[in-house]
Amino acid sequence: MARVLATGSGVVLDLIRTGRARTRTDLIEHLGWSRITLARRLDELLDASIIVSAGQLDSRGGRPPEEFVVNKDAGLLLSFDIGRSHTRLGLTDLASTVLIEDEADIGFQDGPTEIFEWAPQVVDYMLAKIGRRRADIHGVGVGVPGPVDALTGRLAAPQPDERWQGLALPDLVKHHFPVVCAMDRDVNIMAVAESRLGWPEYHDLVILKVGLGVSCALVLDGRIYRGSRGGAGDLSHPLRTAGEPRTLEAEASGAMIRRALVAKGHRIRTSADIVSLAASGNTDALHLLATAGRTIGDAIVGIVAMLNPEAVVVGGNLAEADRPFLSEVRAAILGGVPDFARTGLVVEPARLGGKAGVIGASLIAQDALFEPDRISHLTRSKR
Amino acid sequence: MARVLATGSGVVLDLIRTGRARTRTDLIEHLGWSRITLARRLDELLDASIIVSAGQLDSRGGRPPEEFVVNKDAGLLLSFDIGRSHTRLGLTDLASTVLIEDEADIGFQDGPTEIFEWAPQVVDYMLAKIGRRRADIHGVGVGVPGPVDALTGRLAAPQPDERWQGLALPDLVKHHFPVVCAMDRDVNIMAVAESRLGWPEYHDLVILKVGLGVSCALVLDGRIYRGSRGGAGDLSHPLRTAGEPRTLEAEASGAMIRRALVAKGHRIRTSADIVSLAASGNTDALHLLATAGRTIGDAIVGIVAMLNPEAVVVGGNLAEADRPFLSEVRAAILGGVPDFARTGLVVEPARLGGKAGVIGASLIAQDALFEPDRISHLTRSKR
DNA sequence: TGACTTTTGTATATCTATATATAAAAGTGA
DNA sequence: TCACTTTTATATATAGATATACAAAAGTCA
Repeated sequence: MARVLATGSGVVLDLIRTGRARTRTDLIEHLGWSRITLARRLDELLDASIIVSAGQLDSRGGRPPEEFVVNKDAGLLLSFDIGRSHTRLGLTDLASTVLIEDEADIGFQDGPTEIFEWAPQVVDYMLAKIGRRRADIHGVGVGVPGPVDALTGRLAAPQPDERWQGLALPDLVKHHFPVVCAMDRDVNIMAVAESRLGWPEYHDLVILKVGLGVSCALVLDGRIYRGSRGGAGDLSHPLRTAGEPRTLEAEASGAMIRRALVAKGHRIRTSADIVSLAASGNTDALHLLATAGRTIGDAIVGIVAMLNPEAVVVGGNLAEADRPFLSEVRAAILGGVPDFARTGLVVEPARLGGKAGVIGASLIAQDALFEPDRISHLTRSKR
Repeated sequence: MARVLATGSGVVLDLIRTGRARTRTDLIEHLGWSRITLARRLDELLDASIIVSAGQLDSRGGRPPEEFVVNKDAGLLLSFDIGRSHTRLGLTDLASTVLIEDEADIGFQDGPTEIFEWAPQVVDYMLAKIGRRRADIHGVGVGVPGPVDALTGRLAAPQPDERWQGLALPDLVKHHFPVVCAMDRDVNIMAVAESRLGWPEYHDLVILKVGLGVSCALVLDGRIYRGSRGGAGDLSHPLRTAGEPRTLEAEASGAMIRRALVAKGHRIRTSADIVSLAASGNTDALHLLATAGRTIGDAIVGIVAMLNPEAVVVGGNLAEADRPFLSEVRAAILGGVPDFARTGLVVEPARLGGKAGVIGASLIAQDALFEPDRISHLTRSKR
């Protein structure tokens, strides 16, 4: 019985905040409503201070159009980008611009209890630094390093760590921050940020995240594809190599490179250390990065050929090593894909760099907060 | 300016013909409209004879609900399932039930001119046999063995045969049958039929079509995924085998089996001949089918692991050979996919068998004919 | 400056969808 | 048979969206 509000203010806000339409004329064009109806919905959003005018755009021969944007300063969004051993926290405005960030070597491997004892303190510290309070936080977005059941918000099985098994993380978050909370796999969150802000002109992307682990997300027809049980993008099937089958993680991840470098006496803790070592010209690191790049590229050639995306976007710390890592990934993919799929295909580093996780988490929090039906009902009841 | 008719009769018809809702109560539930509005739209469709009552369903404790269906006898749809060397034609009613079919060993390799000199004669013959006329044909659906640019309706490059290069096939069809015409790649059309009629309970499918050639389609989130330039499902990238790289077509298609059997002195023309020979117990055929099955299964393990579908559906003539062909495909996939993707996954033969092409072509013709906006405007202008 | 364009606002009449109430139709089950 | 349910129809009043017309604002361009 969910009444569909065909002309609710929520869809107007959705067009404005995603940038698909920001002037009256564009909004009318997109929505097919009458000018009067749109004006009413805009008034509702303006009255509720959800949007504000951003001034006038350049004239196109007549009166210049007025641009509307979300009232980004009306509140904050809180981002968690939880990695295996490293976590980033961020506070953004309602347009997902990062205001302040913090990070620490704590992560999934330390368990939920530890993380959620540590995180609220950091949040309070960050809030103090920008002169805001907890009550200013309107939504939370969380990225976790593993599949998530989108329906229930629980972590999908199997978790390598039983402390996380079947955990309803949003409930845990709400205990500390009682606002709307959205959650997804870390690489999916990176994909949201990259596809919406980094590559808005593209609709079909293969996203790779290569740090200590290797993971993958798919943006198909402009939307994150998750598969039947949230398992899409899984890279854990055995590689087709000579000798006994091994997974990509074992064969070509940052973790594997770290092991090899540590064995040679280098001091490596994070994937960023690997990139630094390579940048200093260390031949061991350079060689290992090149080999890993080629292995990863080879491993996803089949997917790229099959899905015919417009771009393969490589993020994560290792992607910072353009050469030799990324260049080898690129060479392997472009060299292995048939002509048809290669035409127009680019293999590029993530455009948002290391901030993609925090920004993506903020974006899904934004989506949850500004969900069209919620907004429509909100502005209706205010009248 | 495309005015969106939020409460047009087109969306009502769409729910009815796709079977998502066929009673007043169900339609109201799906649409969120008031009872009165829905009644008006139903009256419009009934007045225009686009739908008819199908009588009453069983009571659920009160007055039994009335069921509505498309007036399937109001016209015909014409289906082309053009293969490389073999083509099927079919006439269906407006609900895509096949009324009559015909086929011949003529196909893509013979060129467009030849096909469209031959086809109209067969159509007239079929029409005569069921006592209908050309004017009864309301829409045409065409399947072709190669990528199609969905926007322009042209065959996507590169075509192996220059007679088809960049050809606007719908224009050619309209010259003979001046009605709405829809067109897609053959395996996509099979996928439409299988996913909508064969596997309506599933949303994510990998569809394989194995005859003389091997091709693949993807149904993701319930929709055909085509890739950035219609190239999704391409299987032409080199296999990762020992020795020099070869494509799946060269390694494990019906064409390859035919070559091998012909070399051994068997008389094989079509992929159906291969299956017959195997059914008669011929060990050469059985062995070749088993090997091909395993090779194909191995080749798509990566895709299946990556996309996490609910089913892999295998169609085309070779799929008729459950054993040893299909069983080997199944064994290779289920054996190669990691635990997470294997859970709940089935590898099954196409449920519509050889009719999938003709039915699928009819379905996309139906989609074009009953496109919501067209219908809405149609019933409006009639008042 | 003055003619023109595009954008925006406002008021009125009209159209459309909905809510509400009442009732009838057509079944089930005691 | 009778009370009950679900489904369907109809009428009236109300709410909401649109069309239309007119006007003003704010720019461009000759």
